Amino acid sequence: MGKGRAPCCDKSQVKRGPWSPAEDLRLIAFIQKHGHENWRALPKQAGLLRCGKSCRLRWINYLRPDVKRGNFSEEEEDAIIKLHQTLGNKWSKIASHLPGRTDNEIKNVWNTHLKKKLACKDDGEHSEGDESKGSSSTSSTSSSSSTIMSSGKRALEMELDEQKYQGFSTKKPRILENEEDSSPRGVSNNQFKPAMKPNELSSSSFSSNNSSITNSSQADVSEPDGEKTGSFFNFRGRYSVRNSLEEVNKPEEIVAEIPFESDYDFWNMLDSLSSFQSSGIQLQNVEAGQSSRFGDAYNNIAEVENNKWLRYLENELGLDATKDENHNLSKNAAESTIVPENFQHGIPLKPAEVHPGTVGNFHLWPSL
DNA sequence: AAGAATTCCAACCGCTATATA
DNA sequence: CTATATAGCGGTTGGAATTCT
Repeated sequence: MGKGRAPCCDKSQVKRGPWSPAEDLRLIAFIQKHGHENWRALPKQAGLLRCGKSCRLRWINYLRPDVKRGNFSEEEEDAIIKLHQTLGNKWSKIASHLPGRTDNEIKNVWNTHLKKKLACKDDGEHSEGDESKGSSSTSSTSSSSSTIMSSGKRALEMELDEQKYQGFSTKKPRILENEEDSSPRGVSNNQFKPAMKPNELSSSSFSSNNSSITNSSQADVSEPDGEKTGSFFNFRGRYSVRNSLEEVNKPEEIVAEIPFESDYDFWNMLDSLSSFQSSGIQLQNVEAGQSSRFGDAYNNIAEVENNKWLRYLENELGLDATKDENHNLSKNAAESTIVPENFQHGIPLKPAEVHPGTVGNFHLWPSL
């Protein structure tokens, strides 16, 4: 009876299913401020009705700043295939060789694409020209992780272009070519894929002391290239936009599930987000030994953008009113509905246009 | 246009490993 | 050493998105 492992949480007390933007925001804000020393305690402290495990998963797989989104490049796929040959289904090990990729994502790609790909290869052997070209022999790093890393880096660069086109769809398009303006059913192209970058805080920058993240992608997060790697909200997944918005638009549910109104700390957290992030940049730069000459400029831009963005976000989420009602925190009404410069008319501008250190590059779900 | 079938992936589940008392 | 708590990992699945008929 008392034996065995206790459940990680009381399942009847926790919320399950897709994460809403509000929850994400909350989790991000909390982790930025407090780190994640204790996942089990985190949801409670953060005011989330989720189990710690769920929070951890959400953070590691999607919210971490260094998570890379977007399609896998050929190089990455090759690397996965090779690594899988040697490591088997050790997804986290494989992920550790692919900067910015999570074990879950790799696992999914393996199960959905690569297995088939290999099966096809085995069957039709050399039928796939471009497939066999680079994959096998040439770059057969056969295990040198560093080699894989560097090819991964190249892959990142290559992917930049790709992401410019794919990056803003909620879901990875099945057909990638000619998709730029043909919107999938029910999902317009300005269906935002939040790509905010509360500034590439590397995970080491704010969870350095307690980071238990195993994915070694940190190695790569210092890349100055703004948009490429992941970012908070660089979601591609179905954000369950409808659900999310429904959720935040239902006051009674919010009250029941996420007691925003009663959480002053959360709003303070939001307000302090930008400054915190700004310092995060500096910290990161110092840590990474990068030039910090952008530091001040970053901070200013980031702060402004961040504030704008947060206002916008709150507004979009329908949290603004709530907040104002309850906390009277609105500092500048004029900003309350401002869309960040890089996010106008519901269409995110090119991430590259945003300075790597800024936070403004953050695209959101549509206001329905 | 509508329904069925298929694909894909985010999130969950349960187990193991590790840390701590 | 044992018991318990927590983190992390890998397998599985529910259901939304997309394609097919």
